[in-house]
Amino acid sequence: MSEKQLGFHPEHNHSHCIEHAMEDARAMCKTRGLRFTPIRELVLKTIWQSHKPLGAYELLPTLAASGFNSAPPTVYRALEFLQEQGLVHRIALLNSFIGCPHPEKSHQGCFLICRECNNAVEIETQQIEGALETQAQKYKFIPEQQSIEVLGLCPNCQKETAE
Amino acid sequence: MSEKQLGFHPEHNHSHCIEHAMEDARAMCKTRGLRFTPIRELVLKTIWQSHKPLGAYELLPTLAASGFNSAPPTVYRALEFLQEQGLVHRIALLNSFIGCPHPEKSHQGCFLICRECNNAVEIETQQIEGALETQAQKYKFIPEQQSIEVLGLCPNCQKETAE
DNA sequence: AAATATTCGTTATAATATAACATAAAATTT
DNA sequence: AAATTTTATGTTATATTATAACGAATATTT
Repeated sequence: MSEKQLGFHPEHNHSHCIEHAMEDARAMCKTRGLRFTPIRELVLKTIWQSHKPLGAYELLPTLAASGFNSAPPTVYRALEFLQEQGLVHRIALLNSFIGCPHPEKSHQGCFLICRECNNAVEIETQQIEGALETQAQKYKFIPEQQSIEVLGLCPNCQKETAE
Repeated sequence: MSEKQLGFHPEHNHSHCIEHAMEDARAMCKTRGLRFTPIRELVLKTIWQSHKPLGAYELLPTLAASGFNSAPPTVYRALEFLQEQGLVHRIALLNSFIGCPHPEKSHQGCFLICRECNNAVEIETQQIEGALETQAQKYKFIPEQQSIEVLGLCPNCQKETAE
């Protein structure tokens, strides 16, 4: 498996990070008294196996291969559950879904997404959220949910484009 | 016409702001040597007549009413043109489009969108962009296009929800 | 075990967006 | 001005993304 472009970090140990994410999810569901069913587990794992955001329909073959029903509602239900629990984020610009690296604390993601290779990384949002908060107050607007997505070129694809 | 919730600003003179936006667009196209065709003009005007983001399919009846072809490609082409010229922004979270109040300087929008009444306002982004820039550099990522959208409750709908 | 709530299977369809090609209109070149 | 080229539009078909609705199955609670 090529790990070259995962999260813009060539060196990162991906199978380890998947295992970690799955353990986290399992534990969290237990704590919250929720069911981490086989379908939900498989969907989350499939999403984690790619650092690229995956579309809902891209998940269907995996479900089918494991003998589950693979009609759209199945995967959308799993995705809805995972989003509610903060285990995955939806990338609105790409109509796709990506695993959240730190689902413990409730938050909205903020993503850098490469327009070439589609890899995406979730970044820190403290300053950004602060700035947004200030603006919101100015308009007496109560923020509830935010979507911050930046398309551009990741380090790997900058090199390739330059060649 | 109820102007109560436009842009969260009850007092604002909407018909004036539409006229202004249309003049701007006409002038800009002239400067750039581009054609501000009847379809493009009608689409932009229709979008401006609502401060709520409009979906592509919501624009079709207006086109039909004016005797134009009203198949989806017609409106998507116009929207593509208007977006390229910075005259409208696409709101990814809502799959919809809204007029840009200051298309002169090239920029990406940043929106506060009410989940109740759907009104949206475009806000200042200087601080936010600064914060994003800092993060991007950390990842050696070159930002090209950004989408910053905040869902929540506007001042008007806060009152109504409280009642 | 019965009752209840939750999840899943299944069919159908809604909502959003684009491909592909023909026609027409405008701008440019000759 | 006619011919050529470019740009915009008309038209048909279809791809992509997402949800509604309802019944069956499974798990949880009583």
